[in-house]
Amino acid sequence: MSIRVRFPPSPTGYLHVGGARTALFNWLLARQRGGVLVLRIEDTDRERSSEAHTRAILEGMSWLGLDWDEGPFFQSDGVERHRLQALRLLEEGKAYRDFSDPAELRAEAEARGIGHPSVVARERADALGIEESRARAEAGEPFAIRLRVPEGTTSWDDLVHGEMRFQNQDIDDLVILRADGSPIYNLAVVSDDAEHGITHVIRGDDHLSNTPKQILLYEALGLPVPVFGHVPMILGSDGKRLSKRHGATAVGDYAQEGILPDAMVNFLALLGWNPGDEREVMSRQDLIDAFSMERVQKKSAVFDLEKLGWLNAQYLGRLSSSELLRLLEPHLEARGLTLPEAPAPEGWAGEAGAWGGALVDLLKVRARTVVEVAEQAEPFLVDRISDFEDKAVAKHWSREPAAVAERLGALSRLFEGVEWRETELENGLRTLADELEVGAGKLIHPLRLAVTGRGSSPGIFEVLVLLGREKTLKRLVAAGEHLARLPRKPA
RNA sequence: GCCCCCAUCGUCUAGUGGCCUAGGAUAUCGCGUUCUCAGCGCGAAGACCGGGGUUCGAGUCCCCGUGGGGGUACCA
Repeated sequence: MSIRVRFPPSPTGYLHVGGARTALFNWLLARQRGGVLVLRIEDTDRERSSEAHTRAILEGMSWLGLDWDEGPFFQSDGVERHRLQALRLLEEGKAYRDFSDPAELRAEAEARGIGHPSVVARERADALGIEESRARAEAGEPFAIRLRVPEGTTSWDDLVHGEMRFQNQDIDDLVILRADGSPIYNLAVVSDDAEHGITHVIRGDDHLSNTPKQILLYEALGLPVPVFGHVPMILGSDGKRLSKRHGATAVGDYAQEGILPDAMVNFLALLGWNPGDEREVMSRQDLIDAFSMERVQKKSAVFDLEKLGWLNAQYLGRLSSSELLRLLEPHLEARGLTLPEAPAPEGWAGEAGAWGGALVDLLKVRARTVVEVAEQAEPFLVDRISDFEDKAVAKHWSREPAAVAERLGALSRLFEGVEWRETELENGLRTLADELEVGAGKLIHPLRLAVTGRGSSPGIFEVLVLLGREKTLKRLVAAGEHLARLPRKPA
């Protein structure tokens, strides 16, 4: 029989990277073993759940490329079943009614120095007796239903932690149905997982101590107990549970920052798992082939943005220019920029046939995210440079504005006549530098600042070729004006 | 408080008693390539939480401690 796994997010927020990683592990397992991934929305917390969140979660899954085979199901659709199962346990004597007020119960437990209120609840139920209990219920008195946890021990063989064993005396009689008739999480999960025929429950290890309770429920209900595997949680850089204050935690945030889904998937897979060899950059298929629960880490992992960035750069660099162009478009649009429909400069190396392709070929090796590509593309796409980077101005212009202006003037004259190709431009510039008896850098750096507004860019001659003669000359004029306004500092 | 989980470079990790003078990646630093940035190449620095055992031999097994995390809800 093939395996059936599930991913059950609650729609109380966006798809969190921790949730995404859990989803990924389930997905990898399902895909590797020809199994089924069931998606279930755990929306029983009506207060905090919303349809918008459900949509966001589904979008997040799709963005990551994690498809599911069944669902989405909604937990709320099962409440009748949950209720009947709780009632059945009551009938069978495996659960009992709790008529107490929770606060009052807690107070008594505390006053008597009893570890857990459920001890008092059970005591009262036993004192009441079955007949009396039923009578009060029939009289309309509200009650919660608690599972009567039997004596003994509860154990299972966890896929990542191995043999796990809990003393039942440490497990309290948990409420499974509230006084208002709504089911409690642990019951709902067990009921739904059984309903969906889940064979392997792969989830965060924050559920480790829920597991014995759930196993007890499976057993009480006479349902087959699935295999459990508890994967480590993802922590923030301070070692605390990953949360909003660590920055972006929703996968949608990363989509927006220009992280590639393949990179995200690769990164997430490597958080708490590794293939056992030294591979790091792995395709989806690589991951599917190599994944195994035995190699899942027990230790929680810190979400390291730097490494995500590096991995993303790996994927970015492997993108064809047309793919990157397609991804870049919305980010350019967000900046009010558009790519000109022009052919690549003549003789341009690389696969790019279009000017835009030539541009991104230059930028992708220098960027870690698509957003960074957009950011670096800006000087090439604006009409004129309005901002000159302060640091670069201080370094390349302000020290000797007059001399710089003169050199830029000389460059202008050169550029008017030279053939507009990389080698010719470079030869011309270097010859000019010799004539002026300065190092080439004395021309290149002020020139870069003039044409890009920045202290760094791709190679200056490639930049010039892409920019074209006309724009270059205009920018040199504008730079000259800017230079004229700079204060002349005494030497 | 009680129950449970976890513990190798800053971070992700390899490591299942001798292959470990602890390997890789990332991040950091240096050198090289060079017009800057990035990239690339080379190199440096950087860890077995502490203490007891077991063993001829322990990062690896056991115990205790410490630290971190989770649970302990009529939350999910």
